[in-house]
Amino acid sequence: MSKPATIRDVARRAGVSLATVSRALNDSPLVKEDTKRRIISVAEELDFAPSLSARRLSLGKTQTITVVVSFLTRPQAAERLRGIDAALADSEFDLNIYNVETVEKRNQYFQTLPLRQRTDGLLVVSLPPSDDDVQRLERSDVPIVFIDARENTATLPRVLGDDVAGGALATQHLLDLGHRRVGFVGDAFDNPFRFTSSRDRFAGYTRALARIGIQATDDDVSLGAHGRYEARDLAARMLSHPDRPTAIFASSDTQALGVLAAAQDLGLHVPDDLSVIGYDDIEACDFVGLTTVRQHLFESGRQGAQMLMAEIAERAAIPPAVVIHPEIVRRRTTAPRKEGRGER
Amino acid sequence: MSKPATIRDVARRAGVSLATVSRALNDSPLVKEDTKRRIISVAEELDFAPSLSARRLSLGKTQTITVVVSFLTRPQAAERLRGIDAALADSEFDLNIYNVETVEKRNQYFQTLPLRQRTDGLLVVSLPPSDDDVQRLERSDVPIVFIDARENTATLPRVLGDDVAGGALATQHLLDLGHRRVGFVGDAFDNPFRFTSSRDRFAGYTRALARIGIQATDDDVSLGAHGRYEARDLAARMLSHPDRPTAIFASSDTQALGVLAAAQDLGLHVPDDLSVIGYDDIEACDFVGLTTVRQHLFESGRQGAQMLMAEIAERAAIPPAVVIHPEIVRRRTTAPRKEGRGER
DNA sequence: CGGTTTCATGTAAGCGGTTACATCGGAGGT
DNA sequence: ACCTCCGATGTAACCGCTTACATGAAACCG
Repeated sequence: MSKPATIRDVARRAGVSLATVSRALNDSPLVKEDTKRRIISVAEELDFAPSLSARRLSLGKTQTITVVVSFLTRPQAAERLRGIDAALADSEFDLNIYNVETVEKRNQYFQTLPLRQRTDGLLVVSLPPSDDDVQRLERSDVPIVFIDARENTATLPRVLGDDVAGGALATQHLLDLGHRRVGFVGDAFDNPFRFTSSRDRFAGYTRALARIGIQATDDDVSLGAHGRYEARDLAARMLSHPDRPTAIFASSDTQALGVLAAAQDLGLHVPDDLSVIGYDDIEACDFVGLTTVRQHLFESGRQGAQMLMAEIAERAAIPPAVVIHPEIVRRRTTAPRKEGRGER
Repeated sequence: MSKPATIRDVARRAGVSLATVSRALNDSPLVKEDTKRRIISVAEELDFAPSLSARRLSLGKTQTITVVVSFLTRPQAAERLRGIDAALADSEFDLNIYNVETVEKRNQYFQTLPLRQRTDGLLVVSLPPSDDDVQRLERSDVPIVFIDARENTATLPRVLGDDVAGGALATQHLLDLGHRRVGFVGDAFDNPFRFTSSRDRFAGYTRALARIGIQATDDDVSLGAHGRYEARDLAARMLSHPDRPTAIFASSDTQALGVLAAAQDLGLHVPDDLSVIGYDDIEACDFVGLTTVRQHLFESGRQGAQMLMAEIAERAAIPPAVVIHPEIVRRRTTAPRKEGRGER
């Protein structure tokens, strides 16, 4: 295998000029059908493939979309990525990925990535920008779309799930089943990444309760670091109280799984003694039978990517925003409240 | 925001030549410390960032590594990707991702992606190439590493888990617990993607049985399409037999979860009535308590990426091959065989 | 039949970097 | 004081493609 053939080699071999080859390969109407065919056959003969770098330099586009995603391995992230990939698969764009698992990495990427020279557009998944970042982004002219990042992104194009509505939905589901003492297990409100979903879902929770005149007590709300084991501990404390809730809304499925573990530890039967609902509809829900709130993850990725491509094609005056509505997926961990259980 | 600054602008403003700026920015020792500092400060002032396309064209490298991965959303894939990302994070390489969920896509990518003009190296995850692909790859000079693809890759650099050993390990674990009737639930051996892991794990299974003079009967082996529900049905059939196995080895965790569901449906208690072991150690194992065989997924991704970078730096004469050894992760779905249960 | 279009193709100037080679001022040697 | 050599910088070619503009031949027109 010698050096790869260039457009020059093709030109020479086909007995035409450089420019004609370029035009022929880009299917320009300026080239006679005849020569076009001849050039193409020569190109194949030589195993010619255009250099992307050269093409990009000349075109002044990178033909690349960069995705910055937090915690690639969380099931939500992977599913969103799939949506993005699907939207980009038949486009001219390549997909560049950066994974973020620390705040430092996030900052590093926010500083170095949003450059016209690097990418045609940026898709940021589940990572709210800092104030500084926003300023820089607004000054720079790189098209950008945020997916699942509410904080600080109001002036920027974004795709969001309606976490408040979802939280209300989940809580309402429990209320509809007759529960009146509903616990909440969620993330600590301030976290290094400034994720707000747990806070928003909590807002939905209080709103749903307020609608029927209930006010959540401190005893029924516990917050901590994200994670299954952390949630199990939080739930265990809440549930060992004699005057315990008969239902718990966990602000993520991961946490709901922790709640289920706590219930099991305490000998509580789900859903008879305790109803549990989660959020996200990750794959595990299906085999545990966890009732949850589904976000349309694939869809959010797909739409985000499409918005971005539209923005690259023509900058919109008003940053578009799309809200994706959540829905309840009912499985086996929620049931009508039984008299005489829980609340004495 | 006007046009981004080029190296020329920096040169003009700093009162030096183009070349000096380039050298200064690449930290060449040829430039006096003084001027270097001056140039760098001017560059910052102008918000200068080099055009990657130009740099790449000039250097004749793409500084890009392409990953083709099958079923991005499977937990194994995401975890391997994380390993790859980790290895690449501090390198000069960008990470390009292509997701494959159909055989057509696979073929398309295998034809268009392995081009020097597109990428410096290719990492293929869980996708065995066809004979034609192999030929093409061997003729082309694109560095490539296969991860988790045994079929057809013997002459190419690759990272493999030892599925035969893993299958034997899992089976041996069950035998050690006293089980003598051990069922196997796995993928149909021929599938459009030519995945071989299930077949290899099965080979380990028969080998372990053979070692103590047991021969697997057809009744104890059922194969079908990959998936939890499919596995549940397969297991249900196997388990409703009066003369049923007391333990089942499923060739993936996903399928093991299906086996667990079948056991539950039939009122069999795990692990008292039935031991179950899976393969992969996906996240769900932890909260279901599934005993399984761990593959070092992150590690396989990391090592694959490192091999690839080494190969890009200097082509090796002999294609390197790394085998990653699996290990048992014991949880709550396997237990010593109880007398009087199962096998009458 | 000369002049104007039109169509197909060629010529050459970028795109924004890197780098081999040329240049030049001054330090070091004798 | 002259030559050599070296370190710092400049000049210009090149990477492989796109495309504005130039060119030339054929087609069209009165």
